[in-house]
Amino acid sequence: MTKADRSPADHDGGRARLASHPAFQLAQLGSHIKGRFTAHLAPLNIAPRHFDMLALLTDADGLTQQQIAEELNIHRNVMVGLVDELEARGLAERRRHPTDRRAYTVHLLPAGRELLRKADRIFDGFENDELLATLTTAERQTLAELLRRVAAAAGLHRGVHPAFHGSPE
Amino acid sequence: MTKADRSPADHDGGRARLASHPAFQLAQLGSHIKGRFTAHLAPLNIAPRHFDMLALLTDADGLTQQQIAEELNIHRNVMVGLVDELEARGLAERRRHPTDRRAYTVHLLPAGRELLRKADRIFDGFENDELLATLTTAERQTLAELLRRVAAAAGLHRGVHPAFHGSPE
DNA sequence: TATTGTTATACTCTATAACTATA
DNA sequence: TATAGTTATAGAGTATAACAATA
Repeated sequence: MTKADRSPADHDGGRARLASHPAFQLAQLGSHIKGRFTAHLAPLNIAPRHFDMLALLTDADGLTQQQIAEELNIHRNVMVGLVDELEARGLAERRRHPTDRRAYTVHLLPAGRELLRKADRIFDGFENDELLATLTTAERQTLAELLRRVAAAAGLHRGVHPAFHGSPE
Repeated sequence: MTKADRSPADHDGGRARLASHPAFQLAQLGSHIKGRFTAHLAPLNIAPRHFDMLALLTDADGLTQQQIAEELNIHRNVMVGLVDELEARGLAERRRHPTDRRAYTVHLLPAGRELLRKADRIFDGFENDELLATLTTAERQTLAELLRRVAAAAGLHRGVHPAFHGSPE
């Protein structure tokens, strides 16, 4: 007996129960997106968390490790290894904080800016040509605005991205 | 020197860069929702994955472990422990497959149905009173429909929920 | 006394491979 | 030869606690 004999793909009765609930749809899509974006970034040898960090440094260069960790919603312990990786690849570097000798500030290097440009193109391509290809421009704007309000109400203001961390799926 | 001296909360320049991109918003919200729903379910001593499984069995009782694993997008190895837990708590039970002696079918027990009812109320309360409280009824429908189309285009049809598995955040 | 960066440790999730009993 | 369930193992990822240097 094979699997097809047992599962005629017809037990789909009320299963759509959850499928029309935004809370469920959002959780499902969020996980899917993280996995897909991770795959798209793989050729650059970076993970979404590196993308997040490079993007943050582009807009706010010279933050301390703690500040970066807070913005990205990750622990400062993890930050250590993250900065280590970027530094080892010449994408960013640590400098002593000008007035607080306990702290390091993190700065983007030219190689980091260039890598971010490539990652940005990958992100845009994924979003426009793959994820949202089925929506019109107006619909994309409507979606973005609704999501913005939901995210704001949830306290997810600013550019923080706890979703892009961790392992996909 | 204190943290506030260094971070006047003003380095928010172009950081909204990603914040208006649906791909990013969805990933961010998905992660947030998983964490919140996990917290809401904690009093019932179950995780979102148990909720998913109970919900699936309600609509399609008697699936084999493999079939459940496929629907929920988890590995069959993990399925073993999951069924073990539900069985130990009297929420579901294994029965020998009527014709394939290698397989077990999984069936919901009364205690499982009751627990699912409670979990359903928690889910609805979270979605309506917390997550989507800021949207009107019409806006919620618009959001659900846009998400449905994006999910369908991504191949996330049916009631599968890879997003509710794993650890939150 | 609190904070920054760091390291060590344990705990959870997940991914792979192998085993058994069946088909 | 392939499949269902199971188990063991190793690998990520994360969370906690502690430490030295500095505030």
